[in-house]
Amino acid sequence: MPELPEVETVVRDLRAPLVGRAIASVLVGDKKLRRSPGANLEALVGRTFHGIERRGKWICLDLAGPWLLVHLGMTGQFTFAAAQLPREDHTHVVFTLGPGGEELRFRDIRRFGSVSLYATRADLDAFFVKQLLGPEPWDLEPASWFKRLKATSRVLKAILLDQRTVAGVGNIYADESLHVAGLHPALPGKDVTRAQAEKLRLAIVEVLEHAIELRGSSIRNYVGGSGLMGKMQNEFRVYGRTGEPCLRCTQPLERIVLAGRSTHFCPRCQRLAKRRSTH
DNA sequence: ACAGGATCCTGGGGGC
DNA sequence: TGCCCCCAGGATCCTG
Repeated sequence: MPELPEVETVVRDLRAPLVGRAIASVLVGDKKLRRSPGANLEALVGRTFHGIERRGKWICLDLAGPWLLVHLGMTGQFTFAAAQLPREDHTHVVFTLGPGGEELRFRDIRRFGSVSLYATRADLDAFFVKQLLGPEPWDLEPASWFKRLKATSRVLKAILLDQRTVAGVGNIYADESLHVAGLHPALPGKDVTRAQAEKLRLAIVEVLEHAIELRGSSIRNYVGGSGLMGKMQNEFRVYGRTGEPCLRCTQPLERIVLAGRSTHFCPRCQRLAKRRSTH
């Protein structure tokens, strides 16, 4: 679920309440999360949160020494809550914070998310290197981005979903960015022009920055770190709007499946082949 | 190298 | 009410 803007919102929400707070106790549920490589979270009691950062869709928590790494998967929620607020179903990890007793809670209905522990910052960085995690969208260098697109016959939608090319884009913002750029999601990377590549790069940045301003998109399960919903879902140009008119040209939007994911686009504004004159 | 499918999970919604 | 099927902001693994 959560893509870069949602994860960024969670991180921003959690920073103020969390930084400087010590872990008084840790509760871990029985159910397995997707990747928790022997994370002995109980060993974190007594540690203090020194900082919280985002990298792609990953949440990195600095515990002055060890780092906690959290991925929200499709339905993960990472929230700061008063202790008396009832814990919802599917809450898998709870950090109680001293001295107030508030809680940092990890909830994840489908359990595609993960909570793992790294002994040092270097170990965390090594993990990202091993993942070949791509740059943040705003760090994309135009020339290397273009080169990267030209190097593959994969379709743009698949390239955008691949975290190795650019980190943080998921199904919603891939579709939204392609619409802003006026590019067909099934256009092979090798076929883009330099101008199109640049248009797409700028569209990604624009779409994600706007989504961050709106605290991300709350459809189904997403909430920010404070439990507040996002507003970006009200401004989707194509995502989930199959059959509805394109906001730019009124043509009914279409839905296809690419890279195994539902893909929304305007058949008129986002043409595959070059537009041919009709007379 | 890539597409496509299955897999990990739970729940909501629609059709009957 | 229940059942069955499809769908879902992610990512990985396997096959062809």
